[in-house]
Amino acid sequence: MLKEENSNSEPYKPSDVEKKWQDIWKKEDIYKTSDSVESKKNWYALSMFPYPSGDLHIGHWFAFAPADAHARFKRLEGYNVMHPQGFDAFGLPAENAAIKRNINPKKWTFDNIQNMQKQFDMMGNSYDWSRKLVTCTPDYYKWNQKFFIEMYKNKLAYRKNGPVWWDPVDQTTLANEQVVDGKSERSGAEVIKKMMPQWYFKITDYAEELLNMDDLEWPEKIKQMQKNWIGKSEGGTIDFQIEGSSEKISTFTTRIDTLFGVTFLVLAPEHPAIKKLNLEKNDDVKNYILNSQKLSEIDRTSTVREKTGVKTDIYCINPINQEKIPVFIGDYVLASYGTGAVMGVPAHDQRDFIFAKKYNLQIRLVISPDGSHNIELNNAYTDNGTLVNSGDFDGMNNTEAKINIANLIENKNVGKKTITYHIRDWLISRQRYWGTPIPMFYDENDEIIPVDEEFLPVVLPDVKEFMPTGQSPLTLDENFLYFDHPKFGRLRRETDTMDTFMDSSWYHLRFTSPGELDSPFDRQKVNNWSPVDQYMGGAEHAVMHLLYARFFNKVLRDLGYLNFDEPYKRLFNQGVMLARHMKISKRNNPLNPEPLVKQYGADSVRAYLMFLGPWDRGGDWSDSGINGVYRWLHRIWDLANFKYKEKDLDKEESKNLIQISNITTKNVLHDMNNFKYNTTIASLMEYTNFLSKIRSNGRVSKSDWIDALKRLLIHLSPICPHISEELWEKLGHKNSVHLQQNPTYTENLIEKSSFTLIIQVNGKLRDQVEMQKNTNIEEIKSYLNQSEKLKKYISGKEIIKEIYIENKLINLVVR
RNA sequence: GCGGAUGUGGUGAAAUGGUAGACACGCAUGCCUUAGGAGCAUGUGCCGCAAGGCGUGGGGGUUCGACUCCCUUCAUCCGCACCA
Repeated sequence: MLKEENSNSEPYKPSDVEKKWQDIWKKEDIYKTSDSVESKKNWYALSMFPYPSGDLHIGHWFAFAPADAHARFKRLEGYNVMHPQGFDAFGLPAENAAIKRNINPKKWTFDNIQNMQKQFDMMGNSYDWSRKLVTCTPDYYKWNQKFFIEMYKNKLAYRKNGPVWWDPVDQTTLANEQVVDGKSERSGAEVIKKMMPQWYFKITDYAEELLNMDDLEWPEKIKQMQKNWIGKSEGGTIDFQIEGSSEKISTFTTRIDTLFGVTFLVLAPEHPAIKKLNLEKNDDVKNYILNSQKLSEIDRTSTVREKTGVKTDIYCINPINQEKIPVFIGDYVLASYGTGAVMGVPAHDQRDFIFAKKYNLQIRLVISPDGSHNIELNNAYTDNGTLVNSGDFDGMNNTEAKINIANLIENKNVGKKTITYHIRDWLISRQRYWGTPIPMFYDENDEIIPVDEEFLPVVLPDVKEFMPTGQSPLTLDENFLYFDHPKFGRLRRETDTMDTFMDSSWYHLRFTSPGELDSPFDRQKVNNWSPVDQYMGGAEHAVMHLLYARFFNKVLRDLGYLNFDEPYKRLFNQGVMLARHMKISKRNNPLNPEPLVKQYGADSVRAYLMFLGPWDRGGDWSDSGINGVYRWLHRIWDLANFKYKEKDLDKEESKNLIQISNITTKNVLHDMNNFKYNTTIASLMEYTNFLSKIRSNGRVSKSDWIDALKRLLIHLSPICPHISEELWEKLGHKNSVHLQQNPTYTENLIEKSSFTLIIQVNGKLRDQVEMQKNTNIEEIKSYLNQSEKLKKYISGKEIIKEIYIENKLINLVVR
């Protein structure tokens, strides 16, 4: 290498460079964001804030470094960018550390936060730490409590005794969203059903609005997952009179058109009619119900399990044709969905079909594919068709029949059109310590009294005993437990704490005015910054955090806090970075970036993570290629330190340089805007390679050379903030590279005067030649005629067709 | 079972229906050395000495031309899962 020309340049030592600039950025506070800047638009770039588990692992780097590059890029585009960071600091690990190692959860959490903040800075991220928030501070969770009370007063928070999911390992209840495949999303333990009084948020009130995601620029996958989770289905409820009783059984169906085909009813084992009508006096029924209670939820909801049931002593009357039909109890019917009872239409529902076969029940065809009345069915026929065996409706197509039969039963007052949703209300209470205390009192009659606003926050007391007992540890704290209320006297406090998803449902709002003491946020500022322009984080939050946050936004809007409908306008999901084919996590599979940072520097680690592949793909971690980006940064270092000397100025070379510069910028701007960091870096590498090639020739003017370096460094700066800043300074700039604007490109400087003509024979490449643009076809043909390469493919053959795409290719079709 | 995504060299990966494999890793050969991040040069999809042929999971199709569009099938991953 040309070291002699590269006089007095220091070798690239990432650790020195990175430390130097991290200190300067901190001192000069260059990432501090004003609420507004004259002539700049605001851009709110937000990463899902982390749980303070102690150390940032490679998975964190993969989530946060590219997100930071996005924020930095938006600054270069001229936006006033807010890129805040905080800590989702309530939650079980702190408590478990307390139990296992006898460490105070608060201390554990804050030590971790301190450590992680330091590590974030070592990553070189451009966070405005003046906006930092920590959800376990009373300043923050006071507002959880305030919102909770307002929701209670508006009937959006309520307490109800009912069946709940219980995690036997973490010893707490869970929300539906936190149960995956019958297991706790957090602990992995198989959950069980318990009856307990718990607090809920009425997310079901917003089910319909939450379905509307038309204006969200989110990955379709996430939208689909939310839609599936909300699970809207339109149909009708139909009341079946019980024979010899005044009671009715309501069933929900989406196939009201099959009403004439009902040959039995099935009730969930928990259906209230069972107790009411004392059906358990029949021993078979009694035993069946007992058995179904013994089954775990996983078994009970397994789709491969055989459908079982037991016949009861009662019959119902089908309101449309007055037929008498038997009533069964079957544990494949879920009490929690619809009405907890289904009408059995074996001819047109596969589950009912199997059930009917097993119990020898009548299978009556009412929707016919071809209008014929008697078809031997081997399976349920679930497609559309013509009604048969359906009285006055015979001959009608079933879509039409749906409407007509629904109208008929509404008119006869034996049922109505209904919409059912899969989503359940959000169970918010947890029987654990490290969370926001639910701000409610109970009087001696167990009547609920919300904590008065003047007594907020209800501060989480320091306790000594955290062992999970199934009851909140707060129950053990007498001082906490009782409160002498000036008006109501001695009251007992609610001791459950809130689900930590409460904290993350509105933290993005708090970032806009984190210092507010008298309100959760400054309304003008929050409306000014919101919604978040670009939200970035993992897809694992699709139906938890992301759904809750949308719900919460709508609640706060309806309570008058906000004037917009959605919290996160754009969402990008990074892929999952695996290590040894397993998800990286502090608990199970840590992967420490520190040795890499030490050896190669944070810039190389950042660039490597972004170069690996598309950000939304993820993949299995391997550091085998990190040397490549490291070498690249060295080449850039050498380039910028190179003492450039003009020698034989050459117009063509200048033109080339300008063209390549413009192409590079065009690619970079496009790819950065689409989170395609890998191809951005590839373009910058090509640019670097080109500059390396021409640097000794001295054929371009010094000012063109310097311009090219500046362009390179600005483009590099979002990805590798430290080395670009250092070299920017070495080029003699006093202002930070991170306060610059993106270079521009001009389309007509990109255009070449020549092009490579692709010559194909029968669609296969056989020759190519450099041509001036817009060369006329005669000239091209004369080339074709004398081309040696083509001869053997066309001589003696008939050219039956020529496809000519100007300035691109010619394809000769020969026979 | 349903829904979605993905499938390209030894590896990570690129490619508005128009040169498949950009950019890197790795490897090979050579040069140079102030042993550093070494650097530089050349080569590197597969088969073949070559000419040439074959190549984007498999099979069909549309097209002058398909990684790209359509059908079908397989594999992997991710969601959901008795939703009535």
